[in-house]
Amino acid sequence: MEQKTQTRKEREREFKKSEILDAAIQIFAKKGFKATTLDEIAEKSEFGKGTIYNYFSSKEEIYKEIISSILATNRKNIQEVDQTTNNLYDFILETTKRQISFCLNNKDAFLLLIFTKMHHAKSTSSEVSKLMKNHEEEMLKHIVEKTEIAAKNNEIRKLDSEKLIRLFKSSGFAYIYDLVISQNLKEENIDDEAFFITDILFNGINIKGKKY
Amino acid sequence: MEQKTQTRKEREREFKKSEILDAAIQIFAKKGFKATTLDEIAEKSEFGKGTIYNYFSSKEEIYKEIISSILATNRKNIQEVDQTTNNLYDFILETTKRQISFCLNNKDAFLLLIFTKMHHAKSTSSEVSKLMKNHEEEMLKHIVEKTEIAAKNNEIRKLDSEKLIRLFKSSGFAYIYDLVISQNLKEENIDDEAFFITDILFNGINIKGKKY
Amino acid sequence: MEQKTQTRKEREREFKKSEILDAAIQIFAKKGFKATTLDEIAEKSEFGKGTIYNYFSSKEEIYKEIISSILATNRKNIQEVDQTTNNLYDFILETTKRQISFCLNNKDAFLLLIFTKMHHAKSTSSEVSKLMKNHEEEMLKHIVEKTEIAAKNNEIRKLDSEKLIRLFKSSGFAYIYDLVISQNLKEENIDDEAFFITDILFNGINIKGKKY
Amino acid sequence: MEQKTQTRKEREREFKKSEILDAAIQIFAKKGFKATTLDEIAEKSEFGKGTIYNYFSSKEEIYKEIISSILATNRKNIQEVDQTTNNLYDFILETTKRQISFCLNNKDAFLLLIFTKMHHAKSTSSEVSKLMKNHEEEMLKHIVEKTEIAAKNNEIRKLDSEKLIRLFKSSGFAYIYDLVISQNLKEENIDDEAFFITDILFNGINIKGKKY
DNA sequence: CATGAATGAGAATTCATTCAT
DNA sequence: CATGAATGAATTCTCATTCAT
Repeated sequence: MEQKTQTRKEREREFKKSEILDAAIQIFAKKGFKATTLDEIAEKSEFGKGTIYNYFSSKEEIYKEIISSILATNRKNIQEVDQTTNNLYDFILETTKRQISFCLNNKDAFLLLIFTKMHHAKSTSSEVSKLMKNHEEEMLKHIVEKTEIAAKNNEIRKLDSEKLIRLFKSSGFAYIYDLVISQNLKEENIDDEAFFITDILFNGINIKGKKY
Repeated sequence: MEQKTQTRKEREREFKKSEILDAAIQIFAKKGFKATTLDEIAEKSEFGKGTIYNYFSSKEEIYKEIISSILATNRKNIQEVDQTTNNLYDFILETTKRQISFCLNNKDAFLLLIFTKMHHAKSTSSEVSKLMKNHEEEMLKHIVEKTEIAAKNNEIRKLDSEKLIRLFKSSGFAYIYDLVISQNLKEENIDDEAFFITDILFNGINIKGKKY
Repeated sequence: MEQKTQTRKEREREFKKSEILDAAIQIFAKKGFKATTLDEIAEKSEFGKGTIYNYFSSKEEIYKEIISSILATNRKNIQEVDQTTNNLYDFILETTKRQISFCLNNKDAFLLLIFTKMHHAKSTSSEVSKLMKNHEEEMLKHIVEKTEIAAKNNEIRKLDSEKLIRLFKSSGFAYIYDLVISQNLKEENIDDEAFFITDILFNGINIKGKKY
Repeated sequence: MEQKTQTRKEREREFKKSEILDAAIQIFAKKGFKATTLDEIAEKSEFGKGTIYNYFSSKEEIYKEIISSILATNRKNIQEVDQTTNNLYDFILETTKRQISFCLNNKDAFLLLIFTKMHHAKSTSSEVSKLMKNHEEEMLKHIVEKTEIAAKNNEIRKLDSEKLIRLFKSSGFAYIYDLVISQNLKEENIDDEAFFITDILFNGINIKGKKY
């Protein structure tokens, strides 16, 4: 995205911006937008309060940039997985791996994203809400396509599509959330956990043959 | 809990408290704790701002009572289901029904609970955090027992118990959340939705026989 | 203007508002809008800083109400003089008396009005600017009529009307301003000073008969 | 004033200072001292913000130098007119011409001077206030002499000297102000306008012979 | 009890000034 | 000298809480 020919000044500026964003994301993730103060961001980022306003025009904008960047990463992840998998199972498995990996390395970003998703689920007023909404819709369209194909290919049961989509949107999410905040996840377990989730989603927890 | 021999005064007092809590829950659910003002609660509950302090010693306390009451309802639900079911499938199905039903009729309480769960997941400082933590632990212990028995009875596959518990804690939750905020849920669909979730949890989404 | 049947509460509220406005006007007049702080207004009015926001939504609004009220008084004065005089000389004399009297008793209001007139002369953006602009136009129309009649009645020389109007708008103003800030004006001299200004305006300073 | 043997360095420095002052005067005139920011001055003068501090020690000092220079021009004007006129009428007429001409070519300087005159009329604390005060007193003394001579020579009516002086100080001023901000003044009308003002001051607006 | 006016601690934001490059 | 990033004191405005009526 960035032009390769950045001056040293520009690179430094970008670096400092990211330092501020890194500090902010931690506090936002812990306390939420409203309860986070600029004093805290300033202190954590080790800049003066005023300095922050040389990089961002408002607290809201810091928030927006964070969310925006997380969503971009998310989108990029999905696209890459798209190009390297060709059935639903693999897509889910791979996406889940990446999701977990992202969470492991960007715990706060992930938590913040969830909070934001919830708080802005219905609202359409703020900038951030719009960002979330657009992203949500885009992802939705993509999932719809994916599952329709999978159903057509007899990969999965024919299930109410609305329900199914809701399932995809939510499954994994909450599990991963729990995984992340439990603090027990390690890099070497990512594949394992991703497999578990995908397995349950596809095969359920019951003993095969048993019929309810 | 309440003494049976309440005076009229006491009953009136309880009633007014609940009016305030009802108002507060709606706003907390929409805006979160910090962004909710006492002016808003006062206006919505149609009491004067000062009056609220005759019933609650602080904004935090209103919040605490709300959460506390939601958790109590939750606990009671689980206990009742416990006494009327005798396998895991039925337990999950019934619990899910109640969960959905509760959400349908107490949308704000449910949303608020989720927010709170997340925000206070790690913190141990505030009163509310302690409430959440205790409740979480209690539920956990219960699920552990349930699943161990189910596994012993060959009702479900032998799965890593830690993972399984995490699964129980999270599954349904996110799905129901999505269901609730999508606004499409109706009383007559509760059984249907509960069955769907339980079915997927036990049987997965794939076509039977297909093996990954 | 006010309804006669104000409750005690309403009267008290109005009284307190006026206390704040009185304090504000003094500081605005001395320092201008931007350089006046709410802390100063709070201290001078002997209210807490927060209290002021129970009466006015912003510093700007305090300013607006002050200007608005001054302009209203001004307008009322003109109307009353209109109805009690029937030639230009008397109108000017009487208006000047009232103007001086107003200034004597509302020194700060007068100074503030002048500052505002100047600062907002061209701008059309702010609320206050609009107030000033409208008032200015209204007064202008009135003066145009007055002088046209006076010229038609041979009361004054035929002079370029645009120039004449500019003269009326400005004459007296600066003189009175100087009078006011010199602090020498006393109630008993009002008539004297008003006569002096009007006399010069009509007869000039030169010795009669002398011709330039 | 300046030493004739300036080095190139010194001349350049003076030039850059004047560039900054030119930029500053425009913004001060439009917004006032407090509302003008150094960022704006820096941008308009096309210098870095830090650079300005190589030429002036503070925002206040920029302001002071501007006012000081305007007052000096004013003083010089008066002195020149003094030496080329020998009665009050000519003095007023000529001074007015110069005043208008100055305003036409230095609109912002003129407006700023008026604002400053008013804001600092009573205050004695700031440096700028002292400058204004001294200049005011000097001008006053001069006018007193002029009018006393004119009265002695039967050039003008015997009028209360204090009143008369106040009249001189203010007359024209407000009129010219109005002229300037109305934007209608053109170079070729200067003489015309100056004559009008002087004529009214000496002869008044009424029809000769008419006696009030 | 019910009320809402009063309050000040605290939060976001601005901006003159400093200083390292 | 020229520059603009860094800074924190100052400012506007918010809101939980108190308290007199």
